[in-house]
Amino acid sequence: MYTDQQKKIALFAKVFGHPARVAILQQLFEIDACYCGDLSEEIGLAQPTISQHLKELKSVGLIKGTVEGVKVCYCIDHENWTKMKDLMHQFLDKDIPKADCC
Amino acid sequence: MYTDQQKKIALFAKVFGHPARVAILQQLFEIDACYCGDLSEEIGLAQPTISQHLKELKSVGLIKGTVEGVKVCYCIDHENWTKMKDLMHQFLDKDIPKADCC
DNA sequence: AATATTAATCGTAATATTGCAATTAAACAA
DNA sequence: TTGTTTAATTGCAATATTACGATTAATATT
Repeated sequence: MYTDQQKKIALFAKVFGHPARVAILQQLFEIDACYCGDLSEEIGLAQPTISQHLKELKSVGLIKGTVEGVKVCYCIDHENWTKMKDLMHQFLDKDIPKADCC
Repeated sequence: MYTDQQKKIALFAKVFGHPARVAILQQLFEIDACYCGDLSEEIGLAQPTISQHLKELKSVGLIKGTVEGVKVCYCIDHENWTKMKDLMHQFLDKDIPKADCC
């Protein structure tokens, strides 16, 4: 029904389709690594809600989490982030600006 | 709760978060302009379903439609597409690849 | 005027998403 | 061992999304 590329683009875009997940990623850009509890406080959503969003980000490979004692340290998976970025650029930068037809 | 930028990014991303809408946009890149019925046939979804997806794409300003007799011609709104692209690049290209922290 | 064509809208069923309270699990500290 | 801290999981309610058949609206054709 759809190409693999279309499905992949949609999958990543869907993950970015909620402001909480955008906020989480931007926070991880800023401070490089972060604990779930800190994100919960920073963003203003309950801990289980943040945990759920982190799970989704992890499921598409954009972040990883490492257990550090009682906490879990989350950060961007740079390798996968780059791959995702290439894919999104392929899609976003495809169009050649022309006069609008209608 | 969220910044305007975060909300805008999420809004656009959400629209890209379904393969049918990705397919519609790619089709509009290819053939520059298209009718609803042609998209329905090309993509393989019922006409009302395509019409609904077109409505969503139009509601965020990424496409426009002009009535041409009994048909409606759809195409990319290049001005808004460029603006959206800038916003998405701001977000996607923000990260500076470092050693993964965890 | 009557018919045909195309797209939008309506109504509805099935499914997915979101958010949180309550609980559980895991690791540490006393 | 007992308590403490942090994050994951569960269960559930509210809402949103998706798809499509049926219908309506608008324009063109005969």
